[in-house]
Amino acid sequence: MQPMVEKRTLGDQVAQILREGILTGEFEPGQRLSEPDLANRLNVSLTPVREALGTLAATGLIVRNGRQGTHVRKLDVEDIENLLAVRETLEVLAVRQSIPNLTEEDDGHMQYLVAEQTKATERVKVDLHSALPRLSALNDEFHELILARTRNEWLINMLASIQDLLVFSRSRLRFNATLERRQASLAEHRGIAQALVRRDSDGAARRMSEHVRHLKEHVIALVPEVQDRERQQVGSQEEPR
Amino acid sequence: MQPMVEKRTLGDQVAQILREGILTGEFEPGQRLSEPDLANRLNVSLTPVREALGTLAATGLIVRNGRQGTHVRKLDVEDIENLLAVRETLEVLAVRQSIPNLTEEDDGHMQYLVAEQTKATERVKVDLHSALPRLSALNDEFHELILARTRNEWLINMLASIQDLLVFSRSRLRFNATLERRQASLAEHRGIAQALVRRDSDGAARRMSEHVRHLKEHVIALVPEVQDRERQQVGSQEEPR
DNA sequence: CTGATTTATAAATGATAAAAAGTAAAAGAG
DNA sequence: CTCTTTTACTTTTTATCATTTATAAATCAG
Repeated sequence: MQPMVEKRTLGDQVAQILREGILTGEFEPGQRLSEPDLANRLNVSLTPVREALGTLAATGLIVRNGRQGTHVRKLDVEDIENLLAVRETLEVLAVRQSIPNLTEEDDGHMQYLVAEQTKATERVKVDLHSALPRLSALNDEFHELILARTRNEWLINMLASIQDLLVFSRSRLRFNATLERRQASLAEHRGIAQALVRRDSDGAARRMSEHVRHLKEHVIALVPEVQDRERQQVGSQEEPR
Repeated sequence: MQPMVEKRTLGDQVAQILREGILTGEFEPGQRLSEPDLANRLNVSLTPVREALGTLAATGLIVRNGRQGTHVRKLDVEDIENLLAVRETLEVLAVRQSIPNLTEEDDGHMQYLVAEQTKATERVKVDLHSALPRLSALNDEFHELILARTRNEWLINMLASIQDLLVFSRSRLRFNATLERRQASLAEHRGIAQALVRRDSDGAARRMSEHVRHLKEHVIALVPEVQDRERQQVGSQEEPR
């Protein structure tokens, strides 16, 4: 009963570990990823590490510069804005392509997700610690449900890789949605779900477009705040007397 | 006198060779790509071949199925339709994002390209052999100019990989635009260019959307014809007596 | 004496070759 | 004819080698 052979190749496993490490912030942006170092830490040879770095470089999470080494990607505000612009247009395409494939079961699932998100958004006020991950998971599941119904493999892959890059930047920017943003996001999800249940393609597309655009504006608006915070840290050192 | 050290890594060179080989139809869809075989043919070791296969798999040109080997991707009608749907929405985003960065020099360049395309489209009637590649190059340059002006690295990369997959399918389907399609394409390019010169974002977006959608419909309509042709070939082998 | 430039050494990546593990196909036995 | 076993071929991993780059030290010039 031991088989349970690892279907995935070693390189894929390493890629997954590295991806999670980058996403959780264990590896910081700009940090150099030494191949022998990683090979030692993971107790594997150089080749699977190389393989993993190759696949991660393909999605853009890391950059390989020949013999100058490979580094974790640094995403600046412009990158995030560009990525979210692409995500907006692709998510709009997703809702449009999903509609012909939606079933009544999907309708129920979407309404369930919105209902759960409503509860979780309320619960955030009293039990932030447990409600926040729940909220994040519900949000992901909502978008992934729509995405899966497109049956467009290429669209699914592209949005998945974009999402990787964005949660990466989110963890780095210590992005936390405000209460207002959370409630707005809930309302927008509800609007999208209602339009989808109505099979209202244009309405769902417009709402999804606004949804992602609002998210973008919120994230972008947060970035200078982060810069301010860092500037204050620097300022505290050279405090004016 | 051979300094001219190859900056690019061997793996990248192999990837480029393989990509061109697939795009030109030297390697047919579904064909198995044996790593030792490729290594022998290119006089390199297994590692760069492996590296190249990894990067090509990331863009979707080939599929790697564990120890079952790696094969050239087979694109069916659904794939082409899905890819062109994604391309449509991304090209629309491209025109919108390019407008703020367009210069008067770009206006002149676009008008030059359209003028050249007009001449080439006329010349196709008398000198098809030389005008056809020219037409293809002009078409590519037109889209690439707009794309470059977006200054959106992510958008550029995604559209480039999609374009790879599409010219691949185009060569495989022996896709040849009809005369009507070529003239329509020229008119559409002219309309897009005029809207861009006017800095008319909505107009350019609408025209680009229609442009790619028309291309999609034209390509899709051609596919059954290809299937018929193949059916005839099979029929000639098992000829009824 | 200080600063810059060059050289040498060390470390990391790129590549090769060889071994290890697994899959599919073919051959042989029941 | 079918099931099992073996064989041959494939990818995957490990280990080794070579090439390049970066860093540091030493020497020379100012």
